[in-house]
Amino acid sequence: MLDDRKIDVLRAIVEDFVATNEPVGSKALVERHGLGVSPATVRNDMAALEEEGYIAQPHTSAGRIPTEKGYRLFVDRLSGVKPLTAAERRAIKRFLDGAVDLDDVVRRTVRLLAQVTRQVAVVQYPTLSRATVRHVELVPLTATRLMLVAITDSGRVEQRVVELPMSAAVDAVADLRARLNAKIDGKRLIDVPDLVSSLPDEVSADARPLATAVVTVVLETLVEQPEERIVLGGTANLTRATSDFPLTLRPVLEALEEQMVLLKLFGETADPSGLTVRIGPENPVEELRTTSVVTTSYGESLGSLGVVGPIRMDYPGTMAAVRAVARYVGEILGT
Amino acid sequence: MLDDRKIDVLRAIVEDFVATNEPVGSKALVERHGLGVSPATVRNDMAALEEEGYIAQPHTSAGRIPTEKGYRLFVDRLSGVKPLTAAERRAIKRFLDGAVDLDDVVRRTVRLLAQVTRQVAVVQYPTLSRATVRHVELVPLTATRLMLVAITDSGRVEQRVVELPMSAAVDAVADLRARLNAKIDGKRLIDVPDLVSSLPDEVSADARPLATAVVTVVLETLVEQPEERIVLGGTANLTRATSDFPLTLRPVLEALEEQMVLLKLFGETADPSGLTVRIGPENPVEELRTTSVVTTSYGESLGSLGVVGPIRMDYPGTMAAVRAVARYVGEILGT
DNA sequence: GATTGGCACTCTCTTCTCGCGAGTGCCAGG
DNA sequence: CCTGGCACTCGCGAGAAGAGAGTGCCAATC
Repeated sequence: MLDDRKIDVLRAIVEDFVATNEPVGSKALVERHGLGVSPATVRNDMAALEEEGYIAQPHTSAGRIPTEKGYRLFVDRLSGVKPLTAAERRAIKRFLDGAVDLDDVVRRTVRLLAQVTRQVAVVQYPTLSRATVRHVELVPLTATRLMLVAITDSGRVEQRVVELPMSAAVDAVADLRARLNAKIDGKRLIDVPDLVSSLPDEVSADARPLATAVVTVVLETLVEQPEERIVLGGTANLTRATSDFPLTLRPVLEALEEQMVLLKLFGETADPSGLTVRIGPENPVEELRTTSVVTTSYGESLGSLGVVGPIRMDYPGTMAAVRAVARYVGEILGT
Repeated sequence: MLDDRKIDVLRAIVEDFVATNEPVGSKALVERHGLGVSPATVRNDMAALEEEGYIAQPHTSAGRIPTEKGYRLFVDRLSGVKPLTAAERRAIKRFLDGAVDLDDVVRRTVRLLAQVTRQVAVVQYPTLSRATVRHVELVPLTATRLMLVAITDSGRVEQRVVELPMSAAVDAVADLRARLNAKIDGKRLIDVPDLVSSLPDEVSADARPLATAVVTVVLETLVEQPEERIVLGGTANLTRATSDFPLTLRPVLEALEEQMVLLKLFGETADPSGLTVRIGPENPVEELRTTSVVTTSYGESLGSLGVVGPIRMDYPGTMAAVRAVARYVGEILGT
């Protein structure tokens, strides 16, 4: 049904349309790509492709544009993502190597990804779930308030204020801190609940309310609410995309400001090649049905990152960039 | 030169234009506002106002729109910002009271401000400069890497990885940690440099490289680079503003993604009333000359917050909202 | 002297028409 | 199965014309 040449034609249509943003006709196709056949032949192929739903024409007498199905086939048949140039690789490395801490790594990654792909970049903080606890600190703020600071080996620091039911003695806090660290230092986050649940029973009766309050917050902070932070950048690139603006741009921007929506983007990032490409309506998020999303995970399933762009997107280039950035970020955070 | 009625006319023009986004003519003016005079009279006044540069007409035969100078006069002559309704106040309070930690306060504030003003909200983290150190922690990550965590009384937590020139013994680190806390715990950040500079000399020779490295990073983290973090939200509201889009929207979005630019926005937020209003070209940032910015500080000069919106902005409403939010944030963080 | 009604004038914006051109579908011949 | 030719379809941009909103100015009025 779809011989090789038809695939070639589809590929050519996608490439041209992505480059020019204009419906592409049979004549222009044979000129710009060395197809070695006449326009009429291409027209026949295009009719077949349209029949199958891979391309469509906006008006009766205009060129063809790819449909979502067409993009999907294009992406699936992609021999391989085109590698970045050496210069690009160096730039990525140089850009990320300057980071001083985790926040900085994430910030730089977002920026880099947005610049390289010229699209909206989305980067998730390394997840806590497979991290181990490096240290827990309790700092008295006032008589009835503590600050809990938890450091994980992924370089992430979580902080939280603990409101106490009663004022606590300094040495009681110190004691609790020591016990807490003895129990969970070096342990995996998943195991924390089991380890700390018995803690209130092990301290003296008058320190029990304190211990209970702290344990509650520890669980909230580290386990119950692993609060996957996600950072966004390059929204200015959205203006680059389409032409019929205000209507389509607003809902996308609004959706991207929702943490929940961003989380969904990384929902099931499980793909053999490691790259997930969601084209238009394939998208899990209603409001982003007008966009395409390319994501991947980095590190040993530490977290995910990706970009959001127009359906009419340079998929090979974007996929290469996302993969390359993810690789470097994984290296840096894996150290 | 400008009698009371002319001022009234200007006010009416500004209000109508802000509401409709269309040039306002003499007839519509007398209808919508009870001016008690005829359109012809208003026309005379408008001619005078135009002569003085407060209003202009886009084309020869259209209504008038305010100039920047007109907006400026309008804002300056504002009797007072119109108070929020009780419901709005309650909403603000309810929204902010649920915050669990500093990050959360800031996030909620941005969101709230964006929603209430329907514009782009900008919130600066509480500055470190007048904070005091609450606690400093050193956590070994590997043999040659430490994580430095500094907690201040403003609820802010700074973290930074310290690369050591050599591997450090655990007890050397513990010793250093104790010395460090003894020196700067409870002290003001401004005083930290003096307090820690002598520290490397006080430890044993073999711990000196360690101490030097740590002290360097402490200074970087807390003093040299007080890295004023700024959070942004509600960019989707930008699409609400103008009509000639892609051209004007892009540079603004790009500018807003620059931390440096945002910092400049809060440059000299010193105004008797506490509210700074920068209209169009008054703006210190080149790229934001097409916008107006309303900022104020919160808390006892803890930080600043504000919104960025179109020059054609509901100034009274925006000013009221910014002030109200700043007040509540100040209260919360001041506790 | 300020205010008002009247009136001619100026533009912009919308709608309409119309030709151009790009691109197609189909057919007959290689 | 490919190719050249040809009639056909529409979207798009350029003018043209009409409508409407608003102005500026002048003479009359309070």
